[in-house]
Amino acid sequence: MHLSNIMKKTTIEIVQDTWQKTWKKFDEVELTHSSVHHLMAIHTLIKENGYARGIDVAKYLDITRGSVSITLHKLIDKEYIFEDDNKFVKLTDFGQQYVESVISQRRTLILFFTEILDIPRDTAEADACRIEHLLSQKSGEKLIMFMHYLLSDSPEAHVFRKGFRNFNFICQSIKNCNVCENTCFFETFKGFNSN
Amino acid sequence: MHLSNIMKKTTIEIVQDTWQKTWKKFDEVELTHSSVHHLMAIHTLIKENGYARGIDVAKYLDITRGSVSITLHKLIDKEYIFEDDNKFVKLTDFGQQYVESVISQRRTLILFFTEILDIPRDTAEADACRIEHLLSQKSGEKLIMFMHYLLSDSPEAHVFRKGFRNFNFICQSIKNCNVCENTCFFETFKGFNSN
DNA sequence: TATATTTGTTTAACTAATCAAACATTTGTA
DNA sequence: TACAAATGTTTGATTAGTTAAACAAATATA
Repeated sequence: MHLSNIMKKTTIEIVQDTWQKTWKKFDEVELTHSSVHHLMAIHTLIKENGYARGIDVAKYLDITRGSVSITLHKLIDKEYIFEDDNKFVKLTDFGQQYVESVISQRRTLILFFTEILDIPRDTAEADACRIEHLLSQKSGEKLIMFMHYLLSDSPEAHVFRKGFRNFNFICQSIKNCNVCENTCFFETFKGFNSN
Repeated sequence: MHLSNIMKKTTIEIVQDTWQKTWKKFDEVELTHSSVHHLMAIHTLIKENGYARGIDVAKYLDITRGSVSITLHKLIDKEYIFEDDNKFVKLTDFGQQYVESVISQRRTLILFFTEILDIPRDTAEADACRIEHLLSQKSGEKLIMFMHYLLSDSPEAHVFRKGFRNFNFICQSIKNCNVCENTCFFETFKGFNSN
């Protein structure tokens, strides 16, 4: 099974067709990047200090109190957090579950980037940070499953990992490559998203 | 090598430390989600029709001409596209290279989701659409490399893939699991991002 | 050519996320 | 208790992406 063979059934046309219809769904994610990080900040602060107030979140995320105030009220409305008797914010059960799912995804992605793809830690973390909350439930679940297998002690995983470390891809023919279109990815993909 | 062993050196604390400093870099990506899709639309339209005008992009993306007008002028300023003598837009060499890199990433991600993780095609495409332009150059390159190996005919890849199809992860102990914090991911991660 | 249609641009308005600064309230301390 | 400091909220501004609608210019057609 080569990439090129698989791609015969998943042609460019099919891909672009759904692409066209799907692209607007980007902002239909449950929570925005910003909201997710407010939630993660609250989680971390409570774990570290035992409590989280607006000012703590603001300092943690390095944004203003005013900005935090607005976002926290949105998160309260959506029932991810609530204010206790002392006006300190706490995660609801729902919010706690959400946070734990993001943490799991994040850890899994960082592991994949660092341990498998051998990406520097800071780059891996920046990448994980951008996509941690964007995976569907199903893909997130399966990715974690995959990582458990990929990093397991099973002989096939061991042999596979070793094989990848020694693997050196050389493009045989751009004609038969269904990842690249006109020019080889490994020759042109330089200088973009270089963070 | 188990997940839990690896995570001993990549503790929660380290992760959260960089997380805190990194989260704002999200919007420092080269182009926004919207701009990337304007660019992809131009690429597709030119390939399909031989040309692309504002109205064509607007119809393709299902947004107004006004909105497209503004975005195209930004892309012209950034030298991803230019207007020819007939005021039709074309990709610059730079823009073309960028588009091809995104296409490669997109295809690779869809392949990974559908062929390896066995995610339904529409979910896989929505996931790919959200993250295709968010991977760093290094991670994107390495991911494509990894996929070439993972889907190759080499015996170790073959055995590995077969092994994963039969792999059924069961959480042994939440204490030793460094993916999950308090409750097992596979028991709680339900109902989020369910698109 | 003259008019109608299409295409592109601009403007006013909206949502989301942010800042700065004013304001209000709570908390701490002298 | 009274004042000062800390914290939280609101307001007015900015940027990005969008819509709708007015306007301008190019193109097509009668």
